[in-house]
Amino acid sequence: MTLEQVARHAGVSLATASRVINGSTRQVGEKLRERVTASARELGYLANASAQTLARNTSSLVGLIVHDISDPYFSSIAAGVTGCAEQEGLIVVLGTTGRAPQRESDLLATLRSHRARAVVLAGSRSIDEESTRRLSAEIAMFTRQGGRVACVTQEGLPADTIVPDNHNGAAALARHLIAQGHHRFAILAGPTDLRTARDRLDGFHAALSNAGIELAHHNVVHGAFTRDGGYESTRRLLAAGTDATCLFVVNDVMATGAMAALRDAGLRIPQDLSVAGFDDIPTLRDLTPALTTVRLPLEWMGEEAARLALREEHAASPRVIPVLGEVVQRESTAPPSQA
Amino acid sequence: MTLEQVARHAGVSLATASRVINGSTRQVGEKLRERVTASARELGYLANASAQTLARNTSSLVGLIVHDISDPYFSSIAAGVTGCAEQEGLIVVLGTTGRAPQRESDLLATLRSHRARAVVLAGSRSIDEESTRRLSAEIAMFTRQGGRVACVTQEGLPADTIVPDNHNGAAALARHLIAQGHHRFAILAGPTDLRTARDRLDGFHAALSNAGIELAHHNVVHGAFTRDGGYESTRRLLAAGTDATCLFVVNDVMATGAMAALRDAGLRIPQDLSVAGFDDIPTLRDLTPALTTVRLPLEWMGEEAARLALREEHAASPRVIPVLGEVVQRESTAPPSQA
DNA sequence: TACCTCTTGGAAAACATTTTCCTGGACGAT
DNA sequence: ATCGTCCAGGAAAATGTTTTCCAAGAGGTA
Repeated sequence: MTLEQVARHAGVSLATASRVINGSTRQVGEKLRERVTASARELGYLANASAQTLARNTSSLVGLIVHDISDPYFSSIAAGVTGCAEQEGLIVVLGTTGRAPQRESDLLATLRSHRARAVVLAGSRSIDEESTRRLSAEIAMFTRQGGRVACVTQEGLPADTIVPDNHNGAAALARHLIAQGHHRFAILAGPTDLRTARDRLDGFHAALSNAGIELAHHNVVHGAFTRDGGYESTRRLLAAGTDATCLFVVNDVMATGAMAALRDAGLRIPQDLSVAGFDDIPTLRDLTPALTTVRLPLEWMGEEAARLALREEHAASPRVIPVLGEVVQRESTAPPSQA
Repeated sequence: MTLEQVARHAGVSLATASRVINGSTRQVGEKLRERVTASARELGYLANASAQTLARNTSSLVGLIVHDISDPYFSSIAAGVTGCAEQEGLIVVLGTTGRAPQRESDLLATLRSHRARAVVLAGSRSIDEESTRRLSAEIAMFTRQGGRVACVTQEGLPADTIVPDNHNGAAALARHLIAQGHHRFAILAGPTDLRTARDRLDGFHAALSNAGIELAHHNVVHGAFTRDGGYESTRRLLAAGTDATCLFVVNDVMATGAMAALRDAGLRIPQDLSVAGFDDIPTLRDLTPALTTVRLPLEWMGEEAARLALREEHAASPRVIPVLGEVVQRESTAPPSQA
C-alpha cells in the first residue's frame, strides 16, 4: 500500500516510483515506467494525500465558506464552486458559519492549517470593524502561505472579489416599479449591519429620491436576512399599518417569507400589494405569483470565484469583478389598482 | 511557525511541546505547560494538519457525497451533516456526483487517500449491479483502513444506513388519497433504475391494489428525478391524455416541476387535478397551493447519519435505522370534484 | 582519445508531527 | 536503608511522500 512497497515490487528506487506515479519534471525510461505502473495497479496502490501535502506543502483542498448551505442562495453558489473545483481535480471542503463573523476567520485558519490551495468566501459581510480586521489579517496569512482567496460579495477585503452591483440593481428595480405606476413604497431592509442589505436599500432609496418620492420612516422595516425574518418583518409592517402599493424586499429568501405573511394576512399579490425581491434564487420561479426580482447569475458567480482563485495568475492588487443585476418582471408586481 | 520553533522558544523538547499543544495521555508539569502555551500564542503557532494526519494516520475530515448540492433535498441533508460534524470540531468535504455512479466510488477513494475519519453517502442508489459492487468494495477498503461509513437511503451496502420507509410512506399516502375520494390515479414514477423511486411506486401501487383500484399502464410515466424531469413527464402525461383525478409524484422536486407544467397547461390544482409529492423539502411550504406530501425529517437524517458515523461504536454488522414518513395534508389535494 | 554535456537512476534529506522507549528522580513501603 | 513503582521529560524513530544532490553512462565535439 505504500509507494516504497510499489517501488520494491517493481525493483526500482522510491524516487523513480514517485516520478512515475505523479509525473514530475523528470523523465523516466519506458521500461521502468511500465514496470512501476503495472506494480501500482497490481498492488492497488493509493497515494497518501497527507504525506503528499506535507512534502509538497500544498494540498488539493479548496475551501468554501458560506453562512447556511440549505439557503438556496448559497447552495447555488456552492454548485458553481464545486463544479469548477472538480473540473480541476480538487476537492472542496465546506464550512458553514451560521452567520457568526468569528467562525469565518476560524474556518480560514483551519483551512490554512490544511494547506488548502484556495478558498472562496461567500456571503455578505457584517459591517463590524473588529471582525473585518480579524478576517483581513487571516486572509493575509493565508495568502502569504501560498493560498489564494476569492470572495463573493465581500468587497473591501484584500482578495479578488465578485461584486454584484447591489446599488444600481436596486435602483434599476426602483425605476422599473415607478414606471409601473407605483409611488408609495415599503421596504423590508434586512439587518442594519449587513453591507449587502444596506447597499440595496440605499440604491433603492436613491432612485426614489431622484424621482422625487419620499420614503416614510415607518415604511422601512429591519429584520433578519432569512425567510422567517421576512415573515416576521412583514407582520410588523402590517401591524404598524402601511399605505404602500409596492413592497421591496432586499433579498428573495426574505421575500418568500414576506409573501407567506401577506397571504396569511389575506392580502392578494399583486392586487393589494406588489412585491419585488433581489437575487433570483432558483426556487423563485415556482412561487405563485412568480416574484419580480433582480437576477444575479448565482451559479456563475460561484464558478467565477473559483476560477479566479484557481486558474488566474495572482494579481498584484485585488481585482474586483462587477456583476450587473437584471430586472426580471414577473407576476408579483403590477400597476397599482386605482383605489 | 513549526512546533519545533515553539519548543525551542519555550526551552523544552519537541515531545513536550506536542503533548501540551494537543494533550496526549501523558501529563506535563504546570510550569512547562504554561511556558509552551505562552510561546505558542506569542509565535502565533498553527499546527500543520497534514503532518498530524500523517503521524496519527487519521484526519479531521468527514466526507459528504451527494448528487447535486443545489437540490434542496440534498442541501437539507448537508445542513444536518455539517451541523453535527462542526460540533465535533471536524470539517466536511463535499463531493458531488452529478448522478454518475462511477463518481461515487472515485470520491470515496479520494477520501480514503486523505484518511477521512468518516463519510456520509447520501442520495438514492442506482439499481445497477456493477457500480454497487464497486462501491461496496470501496466501502470495505475505507472501513478496513479505519474509516466509518454511513448511508442515507442506500440500503444494501455494507454500512450503517438511515432508511426512509418509502414503501409504507407511499402506501399511507395512497390510503389517505383514497379516503379523500380519489380512485383514478396517475403517477410520475421517476427513473426506472432508481431504488427509491421504485419503492415509492411499488408502495403506492400496492395500496391501490389492496383497495381494489387498478392503475392503467398509460397513467404511469417515467422520467428524470429532477424539477425539469417532473415538468417534462407531466407534459407527456397530459399529451397522452389522462382520466386521473389525482397525480402522485415520487418526489417533491419533480412535483414542483409537475405543478408548473399543470399551471402552464391551464389546469387548476386541486380543482382539476390533485397533486401529492414525497420528501417535504423546505421550499414546499411556499408553493401555492402548498403541496401535500410525505414528510421526511431531512436535516435530522443528515445529522443522524453523521452521528452514526462519528459517535456510535462500530457495530459488528451494518445497522439499519428506519425512518417513518408522515403524510402531510396541504391544499394541493382535495376530494375530486363531482364532474 | 579526452573532455564536456545531457540524461537517467538512486541515496538520502526534508517536510512537521506523534509516539515509543529510555532515563533519572521522587516517593512509598518494607 | 533498599527496593520497587510511578511519573515527567527528552531523544529518536516512525509516518509516506517529494525533491535535491550525486554518480554513472551515453553521446557529441575537438
